Amino acid sequence: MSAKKTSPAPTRSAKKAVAPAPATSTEAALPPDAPEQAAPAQEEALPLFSELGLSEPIQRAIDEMGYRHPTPIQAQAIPYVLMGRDVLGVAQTGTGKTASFTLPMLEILQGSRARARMPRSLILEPTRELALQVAENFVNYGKHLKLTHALLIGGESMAEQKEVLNRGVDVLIATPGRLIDLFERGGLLLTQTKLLVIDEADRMLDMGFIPDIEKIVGMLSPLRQTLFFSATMAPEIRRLADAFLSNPKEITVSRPSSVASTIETGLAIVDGADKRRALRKLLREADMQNAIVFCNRKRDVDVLCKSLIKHGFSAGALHGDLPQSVRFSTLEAFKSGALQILVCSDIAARGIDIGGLSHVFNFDLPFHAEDYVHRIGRTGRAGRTGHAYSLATPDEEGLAQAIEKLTGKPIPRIEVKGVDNLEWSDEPRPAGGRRKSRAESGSRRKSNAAPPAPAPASAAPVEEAAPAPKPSRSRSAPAMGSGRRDQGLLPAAPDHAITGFGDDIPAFMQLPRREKPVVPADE
DNA sequence: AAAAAAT
Repeated sequence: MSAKKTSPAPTRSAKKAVAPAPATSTEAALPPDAPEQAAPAQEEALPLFSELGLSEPIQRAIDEMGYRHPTPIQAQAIPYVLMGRDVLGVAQTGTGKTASFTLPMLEILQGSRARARMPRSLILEPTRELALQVAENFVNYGKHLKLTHALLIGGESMAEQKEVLNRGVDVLIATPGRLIDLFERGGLLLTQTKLLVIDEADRMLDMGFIPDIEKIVGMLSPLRQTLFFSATMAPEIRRLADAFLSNPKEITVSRPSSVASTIETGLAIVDGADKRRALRKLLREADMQNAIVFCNRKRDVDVLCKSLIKHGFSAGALHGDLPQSVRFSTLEAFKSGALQILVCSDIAARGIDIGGLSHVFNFDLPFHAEDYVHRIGRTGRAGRTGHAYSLATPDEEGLAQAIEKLTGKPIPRIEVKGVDNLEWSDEPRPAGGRRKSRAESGSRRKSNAAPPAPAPASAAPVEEAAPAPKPSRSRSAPAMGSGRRDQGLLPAAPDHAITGFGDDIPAFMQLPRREKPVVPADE
């Protein structure tokens, strides 16, 4: 049952009367065209927002946004939150999780007012972008209420945030670092915070935020209501939930598109040096509205984005090293359609909700298979078919296998015209071999024919035991402080010796020269 | 190995 966002809303059921709230029966409830008992069976089964006990100003905001049916997590969680219960929600983004806590929070908070420096509720998010997204949610659903909220995230002026706090806020949305910082400076009191939301707990765990979270929870009154959300329920997460929640109502909703059949996937194996060309080809051939392209590294995000722009694409870059102002405006530009392509790191792999995304491209296969699911889950939403295409180099069979094992589905191979389409190479690569393979891009064997020499395949898994690679590495001078840590970046730079610098070759010159997006006019 | 988050 796809109680997704909402049906366009011409089909109005006759259930409107059930609304328990003082609702002024939300005008426009029954348009003249009311299709009588049309489609009762289906419609009947779906719950309505108006049945959830939200008051008129909130219900009106929901109506105005065109939403009619709550998603499963919303339908299940909202009544319990309103009841004052703790909630443990196992759900990931795309399930409507955010509104499942923002809506009842608005309901609970309306009516009384905040006092200076004492926020009445707190929402913790792992990334700044998610915090912004939640704030947006409050703006949308709270527009007929007089509640205030503040965003407490890094990368932006603290003075301004402090000032808002001083005036008193009902809802504080924060990333952990800045919150603790401000708390320790005395700009904030959490004793009156009676409602806590911990969002994306599993990701907080991945990012090492748990100690911070524990610290923050310790600053709150034990007499609080806590809502805890996580996409998974690993033992570690369970332990946290036990520590933070009391007698929670547990709600689990199935992921919206674990490997949704609504996503068409494909994988091309190409040489690292051909990746950009292959991607451009895919981008041009796709019937694409907008797309996210994921890279594993921030620097590759920059490089790829520049290259795409140079080739005439409308692209912007998003990763954690960019200034917050840029992150924000780029994301907005992409959401608004001003940018067609968003090139990003895994900062955007989870959580970020961008409606109507037609394509996801993995410029690199993610290191962790779960991230593949998160990444491609950005597309194929709301019942539309999404497309997710990935590029891999021949030595990444392991990553692909891990993904296929996790999802239980093979990723169909695709061929990209105009580049060498390779096979998995079964020669086990010695550690460190990868860098090299990039630099010497010139002499690629094409494998349109059979895969290369039938290396002893799995026969020799452990080759040259005890590689003893880095015992002698410039151990000598730990170098004081900064700067020098590039010293041993590359052992001997065999491929492309650089002469004339003695021992002081600047590190950047030792890096394989893959950049120079001077890519000659391809096709 | 990489990314995120406080300065």
